[in-house]
Amino acid sequence: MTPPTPLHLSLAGQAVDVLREQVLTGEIPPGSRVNEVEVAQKLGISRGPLREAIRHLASEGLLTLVPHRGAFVPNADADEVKALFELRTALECAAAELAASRRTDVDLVRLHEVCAESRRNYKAGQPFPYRLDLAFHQTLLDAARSARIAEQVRLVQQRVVLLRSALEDDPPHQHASMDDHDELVKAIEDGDAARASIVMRRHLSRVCAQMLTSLNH
Amino acid sequence: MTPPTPLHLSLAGQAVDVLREQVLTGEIPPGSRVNEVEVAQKLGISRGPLREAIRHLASEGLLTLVPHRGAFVPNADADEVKALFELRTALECAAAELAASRRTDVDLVRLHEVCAESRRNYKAGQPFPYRLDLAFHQTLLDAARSARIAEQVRLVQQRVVLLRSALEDDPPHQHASMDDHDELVKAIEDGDAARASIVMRRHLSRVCAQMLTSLNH
DNA sequence: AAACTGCCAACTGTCGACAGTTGACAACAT
DNA sequence: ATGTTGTCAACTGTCGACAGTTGGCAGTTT
Repeated sequence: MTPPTPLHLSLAGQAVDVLREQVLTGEIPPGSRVNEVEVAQKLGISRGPLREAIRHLASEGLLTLVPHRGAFVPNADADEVKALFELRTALECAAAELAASRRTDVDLVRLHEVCAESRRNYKAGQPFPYRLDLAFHQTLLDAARSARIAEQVRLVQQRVVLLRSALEDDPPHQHASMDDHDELVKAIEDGDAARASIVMRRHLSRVCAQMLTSLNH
Repeated sequence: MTPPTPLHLSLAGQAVDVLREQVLTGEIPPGSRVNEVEVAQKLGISRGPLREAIRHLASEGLLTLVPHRGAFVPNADADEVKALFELRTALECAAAELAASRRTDVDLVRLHEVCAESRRNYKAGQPFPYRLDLAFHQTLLDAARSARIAEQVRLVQQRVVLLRSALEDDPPHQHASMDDHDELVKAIEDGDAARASIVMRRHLSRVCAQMLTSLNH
């Protein structure tokens, strides 16, 4: 009905959103190839916009390009996890420091709220949903007020989600994570940048270790 | 003579290299628009590969895309510089810490060599070439052995180069930079990650301030 | 003269088709 | 049976052309 999508978003842009969703949800499983003609037909668009979408996702790290072979969804890999968390630690520790020095009272309210909801869920017997973990880190990034760092973290987070299939719901780990979050909020509340950085590093180190053990079954 | 570039690199890949060079050298000045048909003809390729190259450079931050208007070379901007250095600081401080704990003796030799060459140039009356500054930071990144962080730093560095036109050759600043470099090497040599991070932060803070004052003429 | 309206050229977004490469399968030789 | 070689289908890389949008300019109105 919309020949070249006149308003709001190009076909390539829409394709990016659809593909990203399909990759992150595992609808397109890791290791599988993205056939250009097939997917283009499925999306009802031409190969041109689809190619641009594929390249875009590749630049985000959600696809790996092989010349003359096509685009593949990258597989989980221990070294990959380590390298990814090295980068994530660098970025989020810096974000934690910035948040400690820039946070407003509104930021604090939001951080406390996310932590409280996590506790409620946990005590209700439900597992600590990954959704709330993401929300916490996102709220912290908002408090850091560095759009550029936030954007980079988002890209890394995406890649973590991509191989998160290995993340088992381990209650002790979840409890430790919530404690870390609380401690982070406290450091940020006190404006203690150094401590916020240290706690964030320990937190991410724990999460990374958890993912690595999950990878080894 | 090479219709579809049979070996080694696609037309889009070549276009990326050529365009990146032209943007970084200022051959395509900041603020100017990249006309697809014009540039495509100049490069002797079609619009398809050129578009992919443009999108790729946009993902690197060297071009900004405006829907239905085209691609522009971004202009220098004080807020941009600050945000950029926030990110760069996060990454390079982490790299400095990693370098301090992972460096080999070979890494140390290389770092000392770059510093020594900087000193030689400086004492010979020549200005501290930006080339050697880049070489130092690159060598440090190699010592950190984190390909992913190194890649991110490369992207940020590129953007800094893009607006480096404002960087005047200020002798006191150059001297301070060389001192910072020496101090960094010392901390890395001692395996003192905390100190390496602190020195790097101070160094980048200085460079950032220098660029900001240069921007205000 | 200033503001508004309608047209127009230039450019981007998109499409379908062709050319070149890759990996695999089949036929053959050893 | 195993290794080698030739052939081929499938897919990516590339191209030229068409459609839609944007910003500007000329003509008109007040």
